[in-house]
Amino acid sequence: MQPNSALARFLPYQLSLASNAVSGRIAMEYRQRWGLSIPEWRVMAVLGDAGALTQRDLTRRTLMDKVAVNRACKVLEERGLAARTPNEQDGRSHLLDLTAEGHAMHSEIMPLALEMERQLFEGFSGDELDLFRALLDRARHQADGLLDDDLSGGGYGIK
Amino acid sequence: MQPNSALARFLPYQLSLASNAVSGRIAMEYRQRWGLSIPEWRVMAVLGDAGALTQRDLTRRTLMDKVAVNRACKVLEERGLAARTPNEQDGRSHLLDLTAEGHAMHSEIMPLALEMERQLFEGFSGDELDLFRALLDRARHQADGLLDDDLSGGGYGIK
DNA sequence: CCTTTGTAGTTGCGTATGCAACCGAACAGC
DNA sequence: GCTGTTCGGTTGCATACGCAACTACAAAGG
Repeated sequence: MQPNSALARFLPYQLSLASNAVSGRIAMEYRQRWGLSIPEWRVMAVLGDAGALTQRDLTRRTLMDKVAVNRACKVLEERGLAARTPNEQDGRSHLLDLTAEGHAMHSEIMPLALEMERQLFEGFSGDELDLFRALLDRARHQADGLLDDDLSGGGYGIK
Repeated sequence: MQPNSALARFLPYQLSLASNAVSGRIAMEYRQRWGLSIPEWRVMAVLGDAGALTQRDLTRRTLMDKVAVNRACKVLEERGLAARTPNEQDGRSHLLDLTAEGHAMHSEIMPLALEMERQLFEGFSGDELDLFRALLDRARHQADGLLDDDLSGGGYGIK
């Protein structure tokens, strides 16, 4: 690809390339080593961190679609990595938690995650990574928040 | 979502959130205004920039899958935004180029793209955006280049 | 109570994506 | 100039994803 083409300099495009490469890489590691998808890994990470939660809690904490959470939970349960217990307070939901086997896997998984993160971004200072986080956050919130009005009638020939 | 959970601080996750939000936002604008998907928009951007190209050229310049390029080209042709002419030098391929209508759309599309990019990242200096690009590039190349060997046997309990 | 409204979880379906197999044209070696 | 190999493009298929519709339960209001 031409390194200086307009497309190659377009930040949303560079963001997409980087995200796809990083996610693809991590997905491959988890699939090969433990047969976990990224949604499944995210659910395990949160459960290992926070303990028993409902699916609703998990969707809030992971920002994933409730369907994605449901499917990940179903797989984890079938594999014996998590178990559902009825929720005394609310018969609609159940509480999910890691089994002993799930905890064992969790304790292998998290160090690898942190090690991959370190390798992906090694060579940059803490300040630089903080700025990186700030930029990612800003782009995300701008993207969520921009209204159509903000971009219409700006004088570049769009009726 | 808990802002300080381990998952929320995990950079690959933040990268994925930002990329999804930005791509989703841009995809929505292009779909609503012109009925273009992101692959279609990318092909138009490159064709408008570089002139007639083969699909093979387009896959190299956009880093998209050749199937994605093919499908985008097919749609653009059906909509009369691009046209294929036989390639004199090589009968296997054809040359794609924007039609007059395609050029007209291209001249509306590109300013909107640049305006969206500006709004998404306004409030950051040129230096900060350069660092952002550098970090995205580094993460991408590290992700593409890391070998399994780099992560195995590192002493965090993985057989 | 019974009805209405809201919420957690599940399922079905349409869309997007990408790989792998395939087809036809070009090119290399004999 | 025939044969085997490579390459551009296309199609089929299998998977991932998310919305919308649906079920089961809960809470509020009369």
